Amino acid sequence: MQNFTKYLKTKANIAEPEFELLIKKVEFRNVEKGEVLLRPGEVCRHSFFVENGLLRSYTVDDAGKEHIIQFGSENWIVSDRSSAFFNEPSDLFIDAVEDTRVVLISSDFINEASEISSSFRNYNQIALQNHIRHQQKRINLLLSASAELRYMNFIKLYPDLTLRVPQWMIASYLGITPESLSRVRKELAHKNFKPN
Amino acid sequence: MQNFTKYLKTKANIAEPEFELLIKKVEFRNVEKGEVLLRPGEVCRHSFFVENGLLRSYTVDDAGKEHIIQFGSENWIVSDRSSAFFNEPSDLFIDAVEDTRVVLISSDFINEASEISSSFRNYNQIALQNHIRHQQKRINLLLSASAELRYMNFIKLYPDLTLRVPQWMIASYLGITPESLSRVRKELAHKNFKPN
DNA sequence: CCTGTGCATTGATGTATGATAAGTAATATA
DNA sequence: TATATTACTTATCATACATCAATGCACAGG
Repeated sequence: MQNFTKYLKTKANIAEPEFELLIKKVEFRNVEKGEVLLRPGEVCRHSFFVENGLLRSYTVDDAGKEHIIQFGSENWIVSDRSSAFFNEPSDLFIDAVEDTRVVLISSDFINEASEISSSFRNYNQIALQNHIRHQQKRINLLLSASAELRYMNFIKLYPDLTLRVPQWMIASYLGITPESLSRVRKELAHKNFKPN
Repeated sequence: MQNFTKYLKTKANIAEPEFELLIKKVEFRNVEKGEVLLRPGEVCRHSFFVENGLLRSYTVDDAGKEHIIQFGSENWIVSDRSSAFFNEPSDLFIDAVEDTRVVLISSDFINEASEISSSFRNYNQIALQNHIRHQQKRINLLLSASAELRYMNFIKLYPDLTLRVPQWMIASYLGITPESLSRVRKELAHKNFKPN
């Protein structure tokens, strides 16, 4: 069974007849590594459910540097929620870190699903709250923790991503340079061989 | 008319009969400057609507340093959403920066209001989405901008808070020390007297 | 009126991380 | 297989910001 099907049936608890109705409203698509799904200035018309593979969203500053806002692997939704919800132009890029199969979810889909199913509405609510919780933790880390601590936290939270994602992207997510991350890793390696 | 009344009637678009029903479910309370409304480890049972005055939420790290997550002045809601929604112990302090009059909003209130009124449900949804947008902008700034830029952004976004809040709290919100903020301000003053 | 307490400023010094540059390793492309 | 690109590391130097300590205010309470 596809991940998206599982998502609707199990997580969002949508029953068979509604499921048949809803599944027609979404579109599946294969995205090649490096392909861009959203650019700054565009309105984010779709949220992307990751069937398999890996997406990321990021900004590019005046100096041309990328700053990664979010990674999304299997079963995650990547989107610019503000842009999609408020119909505003986005500040973000979204592209594929690996070859990825995605499900395109329109705002209409979400609205319809919410009307059809109270458990979908409920699940969507939980997803929003989770997003907020997650962002708040990240803000707190950025305010309070050193590069090393932030990296250790990343490893613990996303052991899978630590392996799949190139280091310079992790650095970008952490708000440091690839060189700094390299140093941090060296430090950590030393510490692990000579504990204390 | 009270701010909270305006909030329900105008913003959330609640009609008179429902309003009468709902207003009974909330509690008003005066909070003295410095009084603590939530501590880490407690579950956040109430969201605090600020009638007038000023609240803040913050964490305290192992070294005893405070890191301000949010300010909330008139018409804002301060809460630990994760804790309140998921019934989990909070990581945050919430206390009053000024003498403050708050409205205590329980999770039950929100659930009931959502059932009674679709426009309240809708407004609540907008509030969540706004929260996410706001946090995302902050994450992006923390990833990409210098202390100076972050401070300029703060001034532009919260000119009122810039005046009401002691500098060391602004520094804490920005993720720098009070000393650094003092220097940033000095720099900016120079630049303004000698443009270019 | 003095005096304590909290906040802002300033200076001296330290340190984590950035910038730049170069080298090596890994991967893709021809 | 050869060659070009991209990723990671290492070294040096530069800098933004932190830390520590001292001083100056303002304002509150005796």
